[in-house]
Amino acid sequence: MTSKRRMGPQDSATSNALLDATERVLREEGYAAATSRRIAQEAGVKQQLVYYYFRTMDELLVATFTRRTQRALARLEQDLAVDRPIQALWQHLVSIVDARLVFEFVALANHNEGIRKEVARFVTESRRIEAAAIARQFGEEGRDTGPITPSAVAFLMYCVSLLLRREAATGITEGHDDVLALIDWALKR
Amino acid sequence: MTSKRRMGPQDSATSNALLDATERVLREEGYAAATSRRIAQEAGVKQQLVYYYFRTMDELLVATFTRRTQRALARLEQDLAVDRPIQALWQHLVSIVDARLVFEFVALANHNEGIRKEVARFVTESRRIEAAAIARQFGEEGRDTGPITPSAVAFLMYCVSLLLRREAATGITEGHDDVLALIDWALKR
DNA sequence: GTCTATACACCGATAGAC
DNA sequence: GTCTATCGGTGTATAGAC
Repeated sequence: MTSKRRMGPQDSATSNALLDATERVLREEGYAAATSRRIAQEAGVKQQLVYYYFRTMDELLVATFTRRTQRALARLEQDLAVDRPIQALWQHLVSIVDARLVFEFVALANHNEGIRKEVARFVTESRRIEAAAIARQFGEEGRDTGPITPSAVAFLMYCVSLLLRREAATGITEGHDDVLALIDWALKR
Repeated sequence: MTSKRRMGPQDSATSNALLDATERVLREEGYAAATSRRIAQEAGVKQQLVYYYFRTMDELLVATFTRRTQRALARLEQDLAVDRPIQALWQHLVSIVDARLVFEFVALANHNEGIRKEVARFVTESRRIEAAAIARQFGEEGRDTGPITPSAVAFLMYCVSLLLRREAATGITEGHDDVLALIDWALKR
């Protein structure tokens, strides 16, 4: 039952332009707008060309996610290879992570099995890298942090940075100053 | 330029059935599936009837959000009117808030101005209620919490509970045990 | 209050020519 | 590698009968 359609190479200028276009449409207009026609228009090609490079729209969405997360993991490891990784992680989270795109993909994961698996894999992998970097700093400073484990800190930093940015973009500021002051205080410990 | 279509009452059995159906579709299938046909089918009525009760699909979406959040605010105030509101708030957050629906609405808020405003209003109002309840308990216990202000605690409890539930539903568990242990420890202070 | 009929645009996807 | 042509289905929304 497989289609007889010809398929193009996985890494070409046009296919990358389609992945770029998909990211832009997801971020600016949401996943409901991520249609083959809209994305093709955004990339400056004909709608049918999308199906030369990707078998289905689903495959294009998953490819967009994996390309971005592979780059993100490399960038994360690079950013954490410094003296004080905990402070570097906070900087990374608030300046590199795109909260709009994250929410779009997480909402997609609610009802798209392919995206769900990739999101789970990426978050798990990121958190391990982050926890390892935090553990390194805890070890060097040689203090007993009790229930404040590296994994718990990784989770907290991730979720606070994500929600802070998402809420700010939504026009919510209630409590943000207080949380930022608390983070600042905690990072100086 | 306004339409001459007749409109039905704002609060009837059928309009409420449509709001219920919209919630179910949003939760189970995502906002892209929240179409007039799909929602009408879910409510057991004809597609065109949606437009008797709601001017546009956008209006139906906003109405679904406001009905739910008005009920949620009432429930929140009720749940916090107890002896130890901080512990009660945590219970409320992990058992009442529907993380799937929250993410769907927040993703919608990314690119829907009507939803964005309502989300901002609701989160701000909730946080004020929560911070007031936390401040009450802090006051009774008469301790100096330093940078750990009521507003900061309200934000932290909200974002941790939301992400914990969302990640668990996505199949992510990395760091969850540690965070739950930390919360448990913090709630006992 | 609910029905039928209908408009018109857009959707994913395929086939085959150039 | 990109084009034209095309399919059946679904989207929002309106008008008017029952």
